[in-house]
Amino acid sequence: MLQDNLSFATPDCSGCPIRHRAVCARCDGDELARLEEIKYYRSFEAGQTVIWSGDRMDFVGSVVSGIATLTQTMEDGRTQMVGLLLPSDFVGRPGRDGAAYDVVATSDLVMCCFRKKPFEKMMETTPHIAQRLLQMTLDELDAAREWMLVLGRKTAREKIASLLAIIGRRNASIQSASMEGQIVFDLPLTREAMADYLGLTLETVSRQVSALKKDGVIELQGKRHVTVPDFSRLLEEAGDDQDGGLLV
Amino acid sequence: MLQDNLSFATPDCSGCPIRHRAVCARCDGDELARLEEIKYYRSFEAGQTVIWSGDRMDFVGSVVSGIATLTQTMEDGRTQMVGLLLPSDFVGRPGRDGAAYDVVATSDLVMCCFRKKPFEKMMETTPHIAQRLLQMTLDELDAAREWMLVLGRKTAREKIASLLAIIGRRNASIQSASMEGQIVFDLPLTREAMADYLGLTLETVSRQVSALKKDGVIELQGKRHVTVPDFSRLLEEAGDDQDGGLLV
DNA sequence: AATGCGCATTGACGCAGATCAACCTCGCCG
DNA sequence: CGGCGAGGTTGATCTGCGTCAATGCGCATT
Repeated sequence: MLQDNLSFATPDCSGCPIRHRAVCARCDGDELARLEEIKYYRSFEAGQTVIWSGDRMDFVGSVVSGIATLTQTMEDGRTQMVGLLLPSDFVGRPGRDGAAYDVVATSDLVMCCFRKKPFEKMMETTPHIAQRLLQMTLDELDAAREWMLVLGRKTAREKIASLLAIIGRRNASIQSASMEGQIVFDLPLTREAMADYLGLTLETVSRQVSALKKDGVIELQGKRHVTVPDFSRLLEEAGDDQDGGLLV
Repeated sequence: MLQDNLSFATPDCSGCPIRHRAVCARCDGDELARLEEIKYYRSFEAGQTVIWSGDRMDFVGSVVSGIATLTQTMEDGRTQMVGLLLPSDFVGRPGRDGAAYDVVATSDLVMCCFRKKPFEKMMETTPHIAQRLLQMTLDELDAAREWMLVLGRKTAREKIASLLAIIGRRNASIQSASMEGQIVFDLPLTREAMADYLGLTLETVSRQVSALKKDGVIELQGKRHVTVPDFSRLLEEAGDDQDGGLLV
C-alpha cells in the first residue's frame, strides 16, 4: 500500500503558499535563491511515516500542505503526540543527526526539504533564517507549555474542548474568519490520534465528544465535521479564561 | 516577609559561573563588553515571585544561581509547572512585552538581567546571541516534549521516577560524576512543587516516593536528600529505555 | 447482496489516583 | 521550654477514566 516517496521538480519559491510564514519568511530574493539550490519537494500519502525516531535525518524542512504529527512511543506501545504539524511548520533540528520523534503524515502531505548540511551552513551566514527559526521555535515552545497544562491538569471534557478550541481558532485565523458567532471546521484527526494528543483513550474521547454534542456545545455532521455555535461557550468548557490568553 | 529585590553592582562577566553555558556562551570579548553595558543583577529570596504572568517585562535574563519555576495557573487554582529553571537557563522572550507564565524563585536566586529593548537590538546585530538562544530554545522544546509524554502517558510511580532521573542526571552532569553506580542529590522541590510538575496531588507524590523507598529504588536521608543505589533501576521504573534516549 | 475492514460508539466494571481528614516532624520564635 | 506553623506522611473513601467487550456505520471489494 505504501509507495515510495515521490520527488518532484521543485516549484519556484515565489508562488509558494507558505512563502511568508515558513522559515524562509524573512529571506530576501537573494537568500531565497540560495535556498532554492538546496531544496527539494517530497510527497507522502496519508498514513505514511515520514521519519522514524532515531533515524538519521539528512534534511530539515517545512510542511507545505497537509498535516503531520510528531509522536513519542514507549516500549510497551503507549504513545503521546507531542506536536501537530501544519502548513509552514518546521521539521527537524539543525545541529542534530537523528530524529527525536516519529513524524507521520496524517493526511496527504507535501514537504519542502532542505539538505541539512548546506542548510546549517546557511544558518550561520544568513541571520534572517536563524532569526525566523528562533521565532517559530519560541512559538512552538509556548504551544508545548500550553499543552502541558492541558495534559497535566485538565479533565477529559476540558481536554476535548481545548483541542477543539485550538483547531477551531487556527482554522479561523487561516481563513481570517471572525471568532464571534459560529465556527465550522473538519477534524484533521481520528479519535485515536485525538486520544494520543490528549493523553486519553479513544473510548473516553468518543464519550466526551458525544457528551459535548448532547450538551449543545458542538454539533456534528458525520464524524469529522464540527460546528461550534458559540465559541466562548467552548472556551468556558475548556477551562480557559475568556479569550484563550494567548499573547502575541 | 517579601523584601524588595536587591540590585547589585554587576560583577564582571569573565568570572561568571555560567559564562560558557548561558545565552552569552558564544560571545567574544567585544560582544561581552556590549552586553555588560545593558546588564544588571537581581536577587530574590526563596519563595519570592520574580514575575507574574501577564505583567509587563522590561528585561530578559539568565539564572546565575539558584532555582526558579515557570508555572501556569487556571482560575480555579489548578496549577501546572511548565519549566524548571536552573543556572544558565534563559527567562523571557525577545519580541514580547508580557510574561506568559509566573516565574517563582524556589531557592534563593540570582539573575543576570538584560534590558529588553537593547538586548533585542543586539540580537539583530549579533548572530552569536541569536544562534545560542536558538540552540537553548530547541533544547527546552525537547525537554517540554519529553515532559508531555510523562504527563500524558506515565503512571504516578513512573512520573516520580522520571523526575528523580532527570534531577539526578542533571546533577551528575553538572558535577561530571559518572552515571554508573550510586547517585546522590538533594531535591530542589517541595512535594507540592513536585506534584505541580507531574500533574499529581501532593499526597500521591508522597505515597509514591514512600513506595519507591520501600522497594529499594531510592534511599532517603531526611525528606530531601536522595540516594539512588542503581540508576538503571530507576530508569526502568521511569519506563524509559535504557539510557534515557537523549540524543545530543 | 454479501463480506470485510477501519473507525466510531456505547455499556459494564474495576482501579489508579483524587479527595478528605487525621496526625507526625522539625525548625523557629517568643 | 513550649507552642506554632510549614511541610510531609498515612489512612479511608470516592470517582473519573481505563479496560474489556459488544455493536454500529460507511465504504470498498467481490
